[in-house]
Amino acid sequence: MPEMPEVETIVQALKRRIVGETIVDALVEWPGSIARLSPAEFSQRIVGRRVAAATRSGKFTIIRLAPPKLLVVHLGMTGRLSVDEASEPNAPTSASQDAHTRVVIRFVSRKALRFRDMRKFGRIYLVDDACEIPLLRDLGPEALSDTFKPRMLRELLRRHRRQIKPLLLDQHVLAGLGNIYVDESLWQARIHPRTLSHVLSTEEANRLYRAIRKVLRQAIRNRGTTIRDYRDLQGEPGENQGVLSVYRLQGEQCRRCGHVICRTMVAGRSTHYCPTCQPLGSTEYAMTSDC
DNA sequence: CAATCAACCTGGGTGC
DNA sequence: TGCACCCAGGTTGATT
Repeated sequence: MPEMPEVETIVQALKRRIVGETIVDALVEWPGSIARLSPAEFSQRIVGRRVAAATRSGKFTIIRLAPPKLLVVHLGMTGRLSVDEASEPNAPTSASQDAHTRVVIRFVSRKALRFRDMRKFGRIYLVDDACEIPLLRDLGPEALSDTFKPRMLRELLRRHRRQIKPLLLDQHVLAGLGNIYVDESLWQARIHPRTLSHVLSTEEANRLYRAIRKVLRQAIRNRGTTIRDYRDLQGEPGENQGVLSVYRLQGEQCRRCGHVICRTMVAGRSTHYCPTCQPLGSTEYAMTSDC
């Protein structure tokens, strides 16, 4: 479900709503959501700590506790976080709100942080150091950080020799993009999703850099994309779905050239692109039979 | 090293 | 209605 802009939206709200809160207990409804620890160990280790900060790395939500400990959440495909207000005594107001609750962390103030996850792909970690979580330790550069420069993208494209779409989806290479924003970025940059990364020209790589930054910034401004499950901390859907150019728009007209948008499979992921705006180089062209 | 596919899960949508 | 099948925003690990 959530890519970086959705996680960023949630983290911004977490900063406002749970920093300073002290944990009284944790209810684990589905032990599988807690990585490596039993529900008893998890509860025992988290109780009494205060929320010191909320930050994000790639698609990971990182809640810093005091005394020092990191509560790290990966939302997987359908994970959701919400904060129950003190007024509602930890009893969900409606049945739909309680659906798929896996973990509830309650605070002294009677507020509570609720983790819901229909498909159970999400995970909550309680660690001393981010390095204890393999993907978090090995995360590529943040796509929107000030230190990520066009030449870094160019070098990274040249270093790997892979199809551009799976490369951009790989969080070890670049942190933040998921299926929606990779398709949107490649459309914006006019690059076919199967293009081999190392054959991209400097001009194409620079276009891709600008596209990624533009697409992610816009998505954050629109508070994320809600296709189906995504909700922010308040339970509100995002608004970015209204400005998508290709994702899930197969059969419709490309807003740039008017030709029909195609859907195909790349790296096992549903992939959307405009075959006119995003042509594949002549060498590889014979290989495609998409659309 | 890179590509593909299955696996982890639940549920919504579609077509017969 | 029921059922089979496809699809889903992520990541990992086995296989080719």
